Amino acid sequence: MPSSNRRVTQQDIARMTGVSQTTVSIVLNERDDAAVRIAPETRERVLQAIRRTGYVADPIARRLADQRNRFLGVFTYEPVFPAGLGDFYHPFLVGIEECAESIGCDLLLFTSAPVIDGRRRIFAQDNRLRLADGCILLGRWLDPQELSRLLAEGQAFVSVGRRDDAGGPVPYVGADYPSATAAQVRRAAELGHRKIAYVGEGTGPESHADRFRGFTTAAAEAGITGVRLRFTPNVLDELRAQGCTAVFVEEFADGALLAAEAGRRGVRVPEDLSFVALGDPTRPASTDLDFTGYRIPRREMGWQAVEVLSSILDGTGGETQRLLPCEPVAGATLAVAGA
Amino acid sequence: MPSSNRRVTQQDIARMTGVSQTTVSIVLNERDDAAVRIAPETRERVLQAIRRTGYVADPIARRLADQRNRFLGVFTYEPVFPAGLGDFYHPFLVGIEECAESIGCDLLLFTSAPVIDGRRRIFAQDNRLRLADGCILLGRWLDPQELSRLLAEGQAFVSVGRRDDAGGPVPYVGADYPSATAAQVRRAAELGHRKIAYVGEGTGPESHADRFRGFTTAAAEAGITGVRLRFTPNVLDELRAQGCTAVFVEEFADGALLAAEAGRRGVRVPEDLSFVALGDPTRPASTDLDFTGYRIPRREMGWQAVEVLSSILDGTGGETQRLLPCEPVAGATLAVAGA
DNA sequence: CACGTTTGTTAATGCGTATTAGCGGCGTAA
DNA sequence: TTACGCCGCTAATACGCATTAACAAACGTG
Repeated sequence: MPSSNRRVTQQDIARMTGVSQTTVSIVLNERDDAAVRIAPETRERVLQAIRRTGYVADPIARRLADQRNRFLGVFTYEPVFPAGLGDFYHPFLVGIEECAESIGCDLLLFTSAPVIDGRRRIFAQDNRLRLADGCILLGRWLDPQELSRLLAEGQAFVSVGRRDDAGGPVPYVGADYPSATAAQVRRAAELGHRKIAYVGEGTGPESHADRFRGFTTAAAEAGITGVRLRFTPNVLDELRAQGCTAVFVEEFADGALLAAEAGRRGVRVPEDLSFVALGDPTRPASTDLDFTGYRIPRREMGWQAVEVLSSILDGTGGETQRLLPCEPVAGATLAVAGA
Repeated sequence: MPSSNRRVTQQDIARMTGVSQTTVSIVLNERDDAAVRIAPETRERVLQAIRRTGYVADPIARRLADQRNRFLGVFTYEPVFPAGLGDFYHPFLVGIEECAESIGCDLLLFTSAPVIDGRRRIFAQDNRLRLADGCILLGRWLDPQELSRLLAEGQAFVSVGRRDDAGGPVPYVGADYPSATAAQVRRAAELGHRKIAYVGEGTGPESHADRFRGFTTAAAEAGITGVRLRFTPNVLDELRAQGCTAVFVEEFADGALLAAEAGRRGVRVPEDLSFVALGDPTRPASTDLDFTGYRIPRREMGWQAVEVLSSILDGTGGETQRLLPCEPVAGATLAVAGA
């Protein structure tokens, strides 16, 4: 047993058995093509030497040769290992990990991305994203400039969450907020609500704009009135003053706060005021209400993002922009108007 | 902007700037030795091209040539991003991430390790651990065979959690369960407990065996009786029948269940029965009791594991087996016996 | 017997990087 | 003028593997 300090290489095996390194490689990879083949006895001799030495191909050299690292990068604008238990991003990561595992890729975490001007940057000193074959981008908001540079440089990447064009179509796997929101608006209209409010920004990140678009369109189609209000200390007063009977909150946590405030003021939920939460909490929220709304298919989004990335890397064509449906949650905060 | 599909290489940069690949490599690695040097203006030209293209050295090639790529691998026997549960492993990962960042390394998660017979395997087809300079192994139980093979192959790795020898001493950073447990036993003895119980396996993973060892030794030294019981549906009856006044639970969650059961039966905690939790919950546990026990220094363990790994890689000698003290938690479930 | 064909193996090459030896050109001292 | 050293850079090579083109030998076939 040659127990030198060096690793055993194919060359070593070759010398032992009196064949060439090429032969060893072929035996190892079980290439039985018509093009190249090895006599059974030679093969056996090589295999024995391999077994005797416990040789295993060096994965590094192997990957250098086939031009692929089998790393997928994960860039997130928040810490990679989330602090809170109920972290919003966690399910995405679970999906990403599961799919990566299924296609035999490892995950490279860019935890060292520098924070400049209050947010993480992709392009700072050197572009670490290039370390991986391709990357998953995770975060509520991605800088359009950075996106367009990624596109221009021909980087393989997929965004989790829909993104507007940035000098070209951005590959993404997003949630279908417009449809999901519209469905809730229609439901409210069926329950007799005639004036409803959207509380939130309705602009900025695509996910906000999409919700608001679905809200506006559906309200118009249903022939009811939809207004938008910012989440401010006195937004409840405004809502009541304007005669809104249902409120659609962009942020779950805001909804929880608002509902709690309503309770304190003697406004009954949902009898006096209905609530619809447009998605899962992105920050910790405590409430004992069972909010009506919908769930973002986070795990599925993570999974499919890796799928899309993989297809891009393989050169397999296919749709690089996917919108996934949200699952409606019946809940108990949407009732007949003025019940 | 040459947006071919191929990765940009040092050769590309070299051609762009009219220098050799060697020069690019030298500039990149900031080699200012007397041996080889580059004129400031040439250097600047190269750097500009690098910035323009966003070039980053291929980690795989680098590792092949240099034997290093500044990646630390993280291998876990459970999913890295645990689905649903209250994440026992999270603090370890935070520590690992922090220390890795501080020494300028990226983390590579081996999500591609295949699951065979219900658990992840290190050695399956090819051993990807070698893709990183060294690895952190995380999990309650590590297969001794795999460990001994890692040792035999001279892999650089560190286990989070103490491990028995596996054909040689295993580098680890563990928690000092024996001491922490013994301290609690002594405290119980001081409070007048004469017969105490250890509920759990007390065997299997080193962390369990260590707890039980500390329990047994300390009980003997204190001159009190210690018995071991499995966590079964009627373990509470047994405890009471045997006249135990304090119970030391291996698993926090079991303790929570047990205490709840006690409450339902009218057994007061801690007046009639004291509880000591030997470590943090490894699975979700809900209780409104403030358990007496100790905390596992998880984040610190993660941090130090990276530290030890780093010293191994540097060839800097030093202790490769570290036991960290657990922090005692006073809590409110350990009282005077028969109070 | 000249000429394809199949079979088993190998030499050569490329993957992208780091390192080492060395090469011209220039300046300075002998 | 020669000798020597220094500066700025490059050619060559290694790392371990996979792949391709090619080659020698054996084997028909006409």
